Amino acid sequence: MAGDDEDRAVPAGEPAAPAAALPPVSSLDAEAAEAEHARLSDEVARANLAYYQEDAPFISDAEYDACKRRLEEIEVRFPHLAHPGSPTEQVGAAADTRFAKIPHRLPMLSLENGFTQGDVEAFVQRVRSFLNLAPGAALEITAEPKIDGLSLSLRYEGGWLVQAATRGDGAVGENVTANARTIADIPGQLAGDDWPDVLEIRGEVYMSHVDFEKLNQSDSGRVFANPRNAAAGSLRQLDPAVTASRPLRFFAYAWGEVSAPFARTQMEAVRRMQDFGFQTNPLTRICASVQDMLAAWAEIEQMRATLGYDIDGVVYKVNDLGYQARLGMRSTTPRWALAHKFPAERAWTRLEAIDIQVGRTGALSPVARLHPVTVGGVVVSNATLHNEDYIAGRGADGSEIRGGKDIRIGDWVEVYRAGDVIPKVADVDLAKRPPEAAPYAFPATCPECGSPAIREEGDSVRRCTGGLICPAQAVEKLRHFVSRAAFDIEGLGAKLVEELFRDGWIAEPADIFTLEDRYGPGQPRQLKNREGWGEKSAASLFQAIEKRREIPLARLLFALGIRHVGEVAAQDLARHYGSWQALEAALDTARPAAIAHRAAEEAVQAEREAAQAEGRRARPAEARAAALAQADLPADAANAWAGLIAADGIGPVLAMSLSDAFANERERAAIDRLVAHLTVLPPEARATDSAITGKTLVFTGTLEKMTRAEAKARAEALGAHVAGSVSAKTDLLIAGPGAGSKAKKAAELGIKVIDEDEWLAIAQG
DNA sequence: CAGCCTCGAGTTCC
DNA sequence: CTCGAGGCTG
Repeated sequence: MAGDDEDRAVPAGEPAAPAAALPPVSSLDAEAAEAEHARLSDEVARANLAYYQEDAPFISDAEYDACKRRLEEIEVRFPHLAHPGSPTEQVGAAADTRFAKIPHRLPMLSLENGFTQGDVEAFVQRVRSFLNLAPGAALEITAEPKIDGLSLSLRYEGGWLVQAATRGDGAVGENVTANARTIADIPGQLAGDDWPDVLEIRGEVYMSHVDFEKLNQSDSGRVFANPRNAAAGSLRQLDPAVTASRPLRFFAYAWGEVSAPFARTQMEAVRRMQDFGFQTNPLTRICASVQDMLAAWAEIEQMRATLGYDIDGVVYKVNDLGYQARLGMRSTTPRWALAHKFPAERAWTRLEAIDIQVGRTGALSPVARLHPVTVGGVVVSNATLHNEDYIAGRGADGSEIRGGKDIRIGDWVEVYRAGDVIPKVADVDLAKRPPEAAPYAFPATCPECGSPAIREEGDSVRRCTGGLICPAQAVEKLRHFVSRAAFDIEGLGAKLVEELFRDGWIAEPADIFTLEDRYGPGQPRQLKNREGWGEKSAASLFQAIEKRREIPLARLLFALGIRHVGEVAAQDLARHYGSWQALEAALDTARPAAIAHRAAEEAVQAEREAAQAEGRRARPAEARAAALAQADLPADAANAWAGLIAADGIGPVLAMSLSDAFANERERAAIDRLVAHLTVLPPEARATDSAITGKTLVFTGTLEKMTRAEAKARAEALGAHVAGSVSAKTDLLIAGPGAGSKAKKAAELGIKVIDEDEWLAIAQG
């Protein structure tokens, strides 16, 4: 599953018979076919078992696919061999359905990462200013080692373990209850009797170094790359007996849903978790200052080698749980915690080639092909090179990257895994540079379609201008279209759309919804006859596509893959307009305004250049106003544009990009063809019910009991929009002392105004 | 207008 | 996960 960074160990083993050496299927007689069918079925079944249960595949994916294809061919020619138990009938590899999905009642968070002393100082400062603490006021922060394992959420009801779920993507995890029950550190029943009736304990499953070595030396023939992979592989076993035989351990450090509070501070919570019968990390401590935190970090790093288990940093948390609640969440991380990572491991290797990939928006991304090298327990053979400037070692403004050293093919380069995941090139050894190595010439044309690749002013990436003509862009757009946050059609993943695109079955999103008409029952060419497909799998894909003809507006908008319109902007737009028709109409009406605004921006640019040439001060605002006046916009266009910009989170750049997409003939036609097949669902109303849900709020003046940031976060949690200035759309103004023009304007517009105490009453509710 | 925060886009491992 | 850039705030 994507997002799951569990790796599988590949043991030495007897390889599958090479498919190439086999005679053509057409030459087989019935007897030989049956024998081979049986052999291949067995092979595939064994491979499945190894892959899914043992976490130790003995054949490569390619070999596995070859086996399955060969089986298909045989079954096409000798249909009597196809039976319900045949591996070919078990379509789409059961990878995602091995464990039941469990939605987390409270999301399992990830943490913000920091690497430097400055990051730690900034974290503490941010917390202090958010809470509006006086400079001298005490602020306790806990520090604990960050265990390098995999996180697990354990749900207890009435003191009994009822469910264990992996983190998954943070919102939905996998049910591994049976396996969790076999781990000695995880109590099946809580100790004592003083626990909340519902209690979700969260922590880290890990394996100690000693146990890891023992496991790898056992005669199972399986070799795991590192303890983390071993722990992950052991926990995700179909057979709990296998998990039970693996020496897994567990540290508790956090919690999810709780029916009643059980502590007032983080440290107290840790002690309570011990009372409940959990192991907690003995190095956890309280810090009173940034100096304390850095000292704790340094001390824990010193102990790293002798701890006996892997850690990759130190986690800091605001100790007071009341403060934690006030600080709340950003989009994916809590404001009250920071993971202070240890420096990443590095390794030197040779850069063998530089390839250029073309993305969905046409961005040309250079990728380093490296001589394989082990970095932090993982073999790395590719690394990102970001962009043209990164390779050149110098930014557009002349600033130096890596001390100005450029990267050349043939160079010795130092590689590390940023955030322990993405391989990056950190340095170049000029002393080892081959004399014939030349500076890398970044292509000026798209390597996929040959169109010019242009770098716009102020942009760091070069983009292919081919648009939908470029096959790379077209296929990346399709992959995006079927991605999880977009249409998410079951059984139609990135790999399959790519294949269907290559074969000319799907050229654009609309084609997905006519797939059955063109390749379904009764057609000359049919999906069920494709390699690896059958009657059942084809029918279920068509059914999954049918289901997605009804699509929420936000998903549709995101799926279109318009530059700058991501998941959040799509949500904002959907909520702002409420329907596809309203959005489409607004964009069409606003088009002249978009054109005028672009012209105005160009006029501003020209004015800046002219001013510089003439040595006078630029007057951008006047140039813009003049250009707009000259355009003589119809009022409805100006209004529609203003309405678009007024949407929360939508600025001129995004609005322009959206407008361009809808005005581009080719793109618009493709969108219209798609939407003709769909029923677009309006955005759901927010579930929260509070006096301010769905309302637009403006804060002004000084807030004395809460900071601005805190008030905004709280209001948004209650389903309100927080705007910066008062307009006709404003529903409520919260005015503290010193409120000025905004309060006056609100009064003119007849908008309700409340003071901070009234606001606090709402915020608490 | 500058600085902060969040979002979008691209990428690696398999 | 990170970088760059867009949008908002002060």
